[in-house]
Amino acid sequence: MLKDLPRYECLLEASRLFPDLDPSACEVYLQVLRTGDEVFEVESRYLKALGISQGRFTVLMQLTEPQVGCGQGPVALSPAVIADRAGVTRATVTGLIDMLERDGFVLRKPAEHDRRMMTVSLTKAGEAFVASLLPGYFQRVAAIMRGLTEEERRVLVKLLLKIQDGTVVAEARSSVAAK
Amino acid sequence: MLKDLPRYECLLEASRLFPDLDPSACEVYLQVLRTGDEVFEVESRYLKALGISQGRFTVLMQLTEPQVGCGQGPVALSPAVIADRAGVTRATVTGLIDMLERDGFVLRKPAEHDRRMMTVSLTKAGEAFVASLLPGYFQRVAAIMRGLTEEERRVLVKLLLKIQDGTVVAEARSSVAAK
DNA sequence: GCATTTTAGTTAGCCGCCTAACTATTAGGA
DNA sequence: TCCTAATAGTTAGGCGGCTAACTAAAATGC
Repeated sequence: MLKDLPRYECLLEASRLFPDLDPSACEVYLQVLRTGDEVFEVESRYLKALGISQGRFTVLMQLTEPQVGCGQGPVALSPAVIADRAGVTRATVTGLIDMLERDGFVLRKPAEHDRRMMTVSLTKAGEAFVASLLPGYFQRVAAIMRGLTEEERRVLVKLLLKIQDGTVVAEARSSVAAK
Repeated sequence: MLKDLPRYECLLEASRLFPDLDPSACEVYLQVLRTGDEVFEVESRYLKALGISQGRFTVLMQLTEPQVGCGQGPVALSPAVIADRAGVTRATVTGLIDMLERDGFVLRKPAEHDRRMMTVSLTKAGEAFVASLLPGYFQRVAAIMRGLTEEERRVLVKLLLKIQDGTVVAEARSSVAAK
């Protein structure tokens, strides 16, 4: 959404009509959304060409993650944990796992000691699929960021974290206002 | 998606297994997505509480925009123009306008000289609705960005634009590779 | 001047996100 | 103990993206 961003002069102009409009804040706001969208789209197109969606990729990555670095041993997560880490609802994860299971990439098994729970893990085919697409994925990420120096990357992350703090503050203010 | 980001040490570790993985690039990549998502969510929750979605809001804003600053006169856009500016398909815009029309916020009229075309414009109710939610919207944007100085905002926008350039480059490389 | 191509908008159907309601199981308290 | 509350997962249905196929109208070209 919002491919054509308003020019800064328009924001300035508009701020005369709307005292609440902070032009530079709006500028940053729009560029953050725009950039996030563009970046997301590049990877989505890559994944789509390989027949998978961002959502399914995220699930696969979670089941892969430990092998990719900080992990220890084979991975079997419950849908609830996957949902938490991904920041989506359990209902959404149910749907994603349905698809991944249909494609033969993951396996559902009932958990040992709690009969309410399931565990989800990669099949061999799932592992192979992830391994086949990761290099291209990482290459794209690197290509997108190639224009930024290490210093610029550090600065950027620091500023983005400030915005994330800002969203928490803004959220807290709204819920206080709601009381 | 991806609420829990991997720690930087994990990325470093993983880059040993995957030579294509650029840790600082991944870090920025994930933070850009994360931040975009958070910011988007704050505004979505606000709009949702008022009974409207981001997509519909974007359409309403386009029909409002000229009155908000750089405009001249009443606004009546074709679905195709709305779709272009928003960066979505015409099919999507058809759906959004259906909803907005159902709610009485916009009006479809056949165009004058080309009987294929429609024009979409705000109703009085639509104008009033937009006017009622804009102050709160702008206040949230300002609150989110409050932690950044004007200088930081300028730097941030500059860096984000570099990433947007990077997405274009990355995209061009993939399509060349596809040939 | 008529056939073809292009354009505007809609429709149909898929996917992924959501919420709300439901089932089954476990945990906890009077 | 047994009733209630909490928890795990699924199901059902809505919305908003998408693509592909369709209709109607306009533009183009032989």
